[in-house]
Amino acid sequence: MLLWPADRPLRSVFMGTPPFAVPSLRALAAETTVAGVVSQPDRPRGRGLGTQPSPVAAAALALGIPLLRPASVRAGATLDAIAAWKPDLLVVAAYGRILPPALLTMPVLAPVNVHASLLPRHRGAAPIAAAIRAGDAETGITIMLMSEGLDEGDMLLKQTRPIAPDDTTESLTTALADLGATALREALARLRTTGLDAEPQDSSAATYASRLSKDDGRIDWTAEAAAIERAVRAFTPWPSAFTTLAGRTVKILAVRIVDTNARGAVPGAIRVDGSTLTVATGRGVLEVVTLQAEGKKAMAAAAFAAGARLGNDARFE
RNA sequence: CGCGGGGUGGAGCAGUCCGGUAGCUCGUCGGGCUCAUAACCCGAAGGUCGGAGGUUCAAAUCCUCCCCCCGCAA
Repeated sequence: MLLWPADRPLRSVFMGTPPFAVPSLRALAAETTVAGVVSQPDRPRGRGLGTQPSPVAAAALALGIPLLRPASVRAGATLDAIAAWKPDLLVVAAYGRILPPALLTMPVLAPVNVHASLLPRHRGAAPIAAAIRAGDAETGITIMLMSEGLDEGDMLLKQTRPIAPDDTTESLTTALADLGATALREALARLRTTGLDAEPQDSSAATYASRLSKDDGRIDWTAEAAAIERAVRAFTPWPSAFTTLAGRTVKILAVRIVDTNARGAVPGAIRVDGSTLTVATGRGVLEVVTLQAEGKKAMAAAAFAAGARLGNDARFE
């Protein structure tokens, strides 16, 4: 049972990096005294060169909270600096690094994680995309205690969110970022009233969602249409599902299943019929709704077909 | 100064290297065919070729500068 006296101030330290973590930081700042924020170092991004602060770093600066952007969270100097904030509670949301034991034992009360899946399902770095790709009917947020194992700690609170047929990692990430903040507030409130029970995870039911890479986005046209359709949504907006046409990269941004069983056609074979562009898969047929060619903006597949001068034997590789 | 592609009627493209009639697919409008149609046939409208200079008898096309969009990489 985790409990903190209602009349005793709660000092927290927050660690996070991407947009997903920002609402949680705000929630934490509203419920506790955030002594400091730790985020990943500014990285070069965008065309040209410019480095930019992470969304969490930017939010911390805007809130006027002390900010640390260490290259390593294992370095002694980093640990000392965080320890100097004397945290009662450590809250982590998509920080992006495995945290050392010395950090997990630092807070007086506990190290807590805001994880974007219903644990023990989809432990790891890309739980939202994994849930879509797996075709799960629902996902959610788990507020959990951090242990040395990857997302293996005891669970404190869960909130669910159904996955809609048209949900993408983008739309779900936005929704779960808010749900994460809501769940965190709920957990903090209970922490100071009824207390929170820690429920162990059933590790036999665990699945792992490894970090996505650029290459994961390449479409395997020999797969089933339904699986490809889920992958397209899972990889939106990053890394984007893509394929090649005559050697050139084409991002496939949105597809629709028009047949779940058809076989026989060469996987990847393109057919333009009126204003629809369909592609054969290992099993079933997909209509491409939106795509994007190199150096071009995203466009409707019909527009692409009108100007692409596709031959009868055109096919995505 | 990280690498690269692109801005041409409403949409998507060709034409630019080798200056000299604005092209293609789709859409729109009118007409025809048809039980009907996103199909097919005939016809029409619609463009300062991103912007500003320059070279030239002549610039979408060559030169200079600027604006905007996007891919890679993170």
